[in-house]
Amino acid sequence: MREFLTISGALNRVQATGLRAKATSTAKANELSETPFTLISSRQDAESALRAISGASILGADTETTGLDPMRSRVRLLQIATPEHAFVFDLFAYPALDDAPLRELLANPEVTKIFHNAKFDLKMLLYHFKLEVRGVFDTLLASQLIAAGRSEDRHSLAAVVERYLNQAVDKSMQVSDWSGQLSELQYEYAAKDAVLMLPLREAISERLAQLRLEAAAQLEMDCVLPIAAMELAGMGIDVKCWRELVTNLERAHDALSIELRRELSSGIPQLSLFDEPPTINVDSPAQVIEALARMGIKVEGTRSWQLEPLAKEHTAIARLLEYRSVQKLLSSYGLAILDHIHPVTGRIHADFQQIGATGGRMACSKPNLQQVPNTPEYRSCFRAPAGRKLVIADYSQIELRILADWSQDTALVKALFSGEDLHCVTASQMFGIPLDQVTKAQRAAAKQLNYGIMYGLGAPGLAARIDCTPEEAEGLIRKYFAAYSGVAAFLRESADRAVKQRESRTRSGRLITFSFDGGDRAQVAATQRLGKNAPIQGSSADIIKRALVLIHDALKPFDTRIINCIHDEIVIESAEAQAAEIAALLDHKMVAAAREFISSVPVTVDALISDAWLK
DNA sequence: TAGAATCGCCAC
DNA sequence: AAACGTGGCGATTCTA
Repeated sequence: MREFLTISGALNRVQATGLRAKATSTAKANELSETPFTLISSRQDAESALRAISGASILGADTETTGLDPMRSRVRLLQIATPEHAFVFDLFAYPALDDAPLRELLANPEVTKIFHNAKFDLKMLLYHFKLEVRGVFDTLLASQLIAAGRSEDRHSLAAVVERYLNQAVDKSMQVSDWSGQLSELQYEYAAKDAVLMLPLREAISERLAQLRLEAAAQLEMDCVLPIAAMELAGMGIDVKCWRELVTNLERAHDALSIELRRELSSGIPQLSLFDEPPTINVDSPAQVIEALARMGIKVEGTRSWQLEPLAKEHTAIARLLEYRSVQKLLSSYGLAILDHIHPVTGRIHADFQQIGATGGRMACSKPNLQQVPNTPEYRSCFRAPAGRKLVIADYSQIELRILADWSQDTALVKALFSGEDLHCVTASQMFGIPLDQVTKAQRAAAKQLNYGIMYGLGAPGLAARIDCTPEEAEGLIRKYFAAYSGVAAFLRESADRAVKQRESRTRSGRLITFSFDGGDRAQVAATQRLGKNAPIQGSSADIIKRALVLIHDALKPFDTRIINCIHDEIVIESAEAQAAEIAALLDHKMVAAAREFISSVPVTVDALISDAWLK
């Protein structure tokens, strides 16, 4: 067993144990560098290390890996720190993660393991050692929760250590080569990162408690493992199907492009019939505006909502809109997505940012599997492999149900209990007419209001969407709030609170803070809209995250994995024979998750079994 | 010439 | 969109 005393090796261990939150930052810095560590490279080392660790209920933890991709790199070091001592397991020297005691320690939810960005380490440990780490405390997620939407706060380990411990951290070794012979400095660096987690958690936990964020934090910590597993599982894509789709789109794109250039050039005299179409770049809004001006069409911009009203009048504009939609699909969802197919698994392993939006929603990138066009052509390319099925489940109108539960609006609650088409019920309540007399236009208006009202939709916005005058829209909004006066009061209070207290909370207690110039009317109005929307959108995120946790745990006995999560929808891939059982389980767990946050209105989940990602 | 800003649009 | 919220991302255009 190799014993190391870092930097000031002369100091004894009694001194080194003194990791106390109340210590000054300077003292802390010294103490950190004094915590001794032991390199574990044999069975005997591991056994004695486990004896030393086993009494602790909170451990600093970290891993060093030979790369960032779990499927193409290996875990070299596992570092575990108690306040007294750190242990660096060199897994190349001795495979300690094959030993039951260490596995049990990591899997034990009663023993807290503190990581920074635990998703990374959990993926590595899950992939290489089939080990589900529980009892996670993630200082990255905690820091994001505390930031509560302040985008200026950074959350790298260095930034967080600086903020909470007022201490600089050396990350120079992070990208060093962890695959060969390691230097003493590398071991020391590795040990330090784990040791650092302990005081960092103390400082962060104190802050979480001050802000009453413990429950929200627990929800997030529980969610790391399901999300790590989801990323590892990845989503299968039918490459041939996708290529065909892209080829068809390219054909349409090329034809539309030529036609469009011709139509947009009607103001330019063409020298001869055999000339190439003019070299106008139809992807350039500036050039399109110029071309339209030559044709006598004046537009402020070329966004679809600006062009839409003119499309009936001018075929060139209709063509432009058509071209745009194809161009968008091609550029954003073209062959580029195939670059994300993993060479080892043949699947797409997107990157989910657990706290991606200020309200707590997840975000997804590389590629963004939350924005695949919702058309059969696209979605049918995401298919279950042979012998397997996709089980797709989504909440029905979850945000409206949160709004109803939160506001306790009698009419909205009743409408949700009725089980009737909600937009029809809303229309009937707005216009004071029986359900069967609701017209298409009335239902459309009610639908827009149901969807838009909690985002702070105003009369001009509604008018633009349902093709009526702002005055008429104003009247419709009045009718809506007359029918749902509890919703009106709730949203007003939410908006006021956001402006006055500069913060809101979701149902889990997640905090969202607002910074704005109170003297700026536009900024106040924007904050009011956020005050209405953020708690509801964020509570929806609370619910789906809770659902991920319940489902991940419940799925354990099955040959099944969560493969995507799109705000109110969860996609699972399962063995064909189990699909029906899984669908029922999904439904049950998603309802149970929602029940933890909303209890006074029904919650409905639509679950279906399919070969592809199709509804 | 690389990165930032802008425009535009997909998802929920 | 002096505007209904949250994101990611691609092409063009601007900037240092």
